[in-house]
Amino acid sequence: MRQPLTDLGAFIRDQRERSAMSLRKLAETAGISNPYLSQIERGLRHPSAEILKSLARALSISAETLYERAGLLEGTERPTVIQAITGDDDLNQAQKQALIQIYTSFVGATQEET
Amino acid sequence: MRQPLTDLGAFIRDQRERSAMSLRKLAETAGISNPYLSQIERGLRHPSAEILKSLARALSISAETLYERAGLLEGTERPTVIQAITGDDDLNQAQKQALIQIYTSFVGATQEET
DNA sequence: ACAATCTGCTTGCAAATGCACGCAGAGTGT
DNA sequence: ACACTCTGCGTGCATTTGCAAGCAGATTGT
Repeated sequence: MRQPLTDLGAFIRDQRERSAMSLRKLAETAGISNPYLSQIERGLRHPSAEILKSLARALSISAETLYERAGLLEGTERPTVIQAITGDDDLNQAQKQALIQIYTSFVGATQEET
Repeated sequence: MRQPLTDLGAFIRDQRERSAMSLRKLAETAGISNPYLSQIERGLRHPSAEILKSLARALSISAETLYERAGLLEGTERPTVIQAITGDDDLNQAQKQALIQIYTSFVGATQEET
């Protein structure tokens, strides 16, 4: 009895479209076949962790994110980008402000989620 | 061609014996069959992430540990800023690359490859 | 000695993964 | 109109996962 993988496929498709990649392109970059990716995005198949890892790399998101989405990992608090920047000892104050400004301009001011 | 799962099975067996559990007992608590666990411990099978998660629970270790052992997750050795960026769902691929490039130019970092 | 019960392992077998091949629709260009 | 290319999806098949049933050795009790 597998759990319905609620929205894993939809999430992957969303990430793919956000990157403006075609299904075939993502499949090729991830090294999987395009019919299989199609089935994954529609929730018809239950991709293995290896496939998820490849997809995560191709989508430039962390494997943790996909595993959590697939219910294979509990939600572990990952440091947000801003937290990581402010806590980085190799950056001076001006550099931190610059990075944060760029980041917030990318994602917009509000970043509430789940 | 799958990678030989170097020592995943040996690691699991080690953890099990450290807990003084029999193979059958661990299999039962993890909710998998004992022949299959036997094959996993000897490296003959390539357990799915779901099985690994169940085993991690039964062994009272984190799923991350087993996933890393199985080569499904990178160790957390990357700089946290890059990790946070790549794990951010609100950024597309181009934005991530831009941010990472800026960050690495700031810290003059070594860009490690996969 | 014999049975009972543990240990882990071997063996087919149903079900799922993941893929090669092919199909129809939507542009785009000539 | 026609060819060409790209989009995503349907289908049949080799390979693998994961399990039910059973096997041989070790330990224990009676």
